[in-house]
Amino acid sequence: MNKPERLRATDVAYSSIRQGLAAGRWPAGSHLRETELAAELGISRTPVREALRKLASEQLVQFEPHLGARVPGWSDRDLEEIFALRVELESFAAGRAALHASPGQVAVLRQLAQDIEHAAFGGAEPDYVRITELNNRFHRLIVAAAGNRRLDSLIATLIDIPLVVRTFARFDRQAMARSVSHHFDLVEAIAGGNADWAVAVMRAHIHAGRQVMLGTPAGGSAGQAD
Amino acid sequence: MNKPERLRATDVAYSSIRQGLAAGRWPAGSHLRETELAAELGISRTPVREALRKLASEQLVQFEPHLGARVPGWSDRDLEEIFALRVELESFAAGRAALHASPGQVAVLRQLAQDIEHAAFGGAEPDYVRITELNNRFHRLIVAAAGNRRLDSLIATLIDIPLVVRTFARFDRQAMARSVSHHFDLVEAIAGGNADWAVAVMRAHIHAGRQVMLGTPAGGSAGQAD
DNA sequence: TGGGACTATGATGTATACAATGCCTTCCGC
DNA sequence: GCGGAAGGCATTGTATACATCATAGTCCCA
Repeated sequence: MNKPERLRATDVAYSSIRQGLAAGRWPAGSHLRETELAAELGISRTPVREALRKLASEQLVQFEPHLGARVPGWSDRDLEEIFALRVELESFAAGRAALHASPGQVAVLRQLAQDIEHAAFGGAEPDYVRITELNNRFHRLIVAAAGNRRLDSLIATLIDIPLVVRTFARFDRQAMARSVSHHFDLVEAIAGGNADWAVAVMRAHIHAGRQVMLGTPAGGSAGQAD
Repeated sequence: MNKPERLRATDVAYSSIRQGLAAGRWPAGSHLRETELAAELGISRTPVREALRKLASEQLVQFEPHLGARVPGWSDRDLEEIFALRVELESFAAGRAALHASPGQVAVLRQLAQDIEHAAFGGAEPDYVRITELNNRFHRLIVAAAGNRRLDSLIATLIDIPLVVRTFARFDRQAMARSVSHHFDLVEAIAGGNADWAVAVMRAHIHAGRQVMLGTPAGGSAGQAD
């Protein structure tokens, strides 16, 4: 019955390297050598190469001809650019989700919001790993509920990247509480079909996240994403 | 100083296939066989394969494991999704460009707007190929002037795709004239550093383009929150 | 005659060998 | 001692051989 679910070496390499990147396994600027990775994973260079090219297309590694893949360093400017795009794309997604989300999706969103709250405040210490994963699912579900299939691939990498270098551990108790309440606001706005509300909340939510991650004010002339 | 710029087989394959797609060489649903393309281009499967994967990451071909690459059919829904994203991303870009564009960039934009006008109305017949290319450069330059490097890669594929299946030949004389005037509006808004104006013009410009390409009113789901 | 399994075929997935490129060291000349 | 050029070495780019999978056609059996 249960077929071996043979997975391709390319996928193994891709998820393995991606996970390593997310875990900060290689310092910024590291040279990811195809031979090394292949040997480590017990496969040949070919699938490793494909995985690296795919990661490069998502800008998770930098690629230069004849030089190979390097781990990019995430500057404040990079993060500013990413947050600026997230403000636009995710607020758009939230607005569309308010119009198109199914009752089932809304129910899952509400459950996720509750789970995030529990992971943040249910124990003595926030479970940052779980928060990250749940938050990720929450945002991705809103994007999915927007019903614009192309939006998924555009946003996918933008959501993950900031958390590679800046984690939820940067959120103090108050910032975390505000973030949690944003999620409940979003659920209500989407459940009520109020696109304008959903857009506004999401814009505010991403801006707040940016503030925590980057610290500097976004409005000033100096810290702008440009 | 100008080095021979040796081009890799991968790049040859990529641009060749991409060009073929843009020219409508293969009908929607066609199976792009690696062996065939390799033989035709006089290279091996390896670089062809890499090129196809890259095109797949841009969603210019569809990829399924063990089945290979297929030419996607562009449904009205696809185009709707693309235009919806262009409205968001390019208007954002226009606003940023108004704040950050250099005088040189503004000058080039103005020249491009004039060139487009000339290509459209300078001769007996509009030069659609030239219009397409100039229009492309105009929009890309605005994106570049926005100063958000990540925006480039996000928008790149969105600008090209609609023109694969729907060309400027769909613009009648009046629609073309309006499009041309939008371009001049954009130049003025950006030259004057008026971000709000630039955003508004670009939103209107993309919506107008959508109307020509798709014909149907953008109502219903598109009545989204802005 | 219909249906299911098997096999033939051709495609993609992977491994490996070879070519080309870039970098670094070393050696020569000054 | 310094500068530059040449060559070796490590790495990526490409080609090719082999493995695996999907599909279609055929044959056998009920």
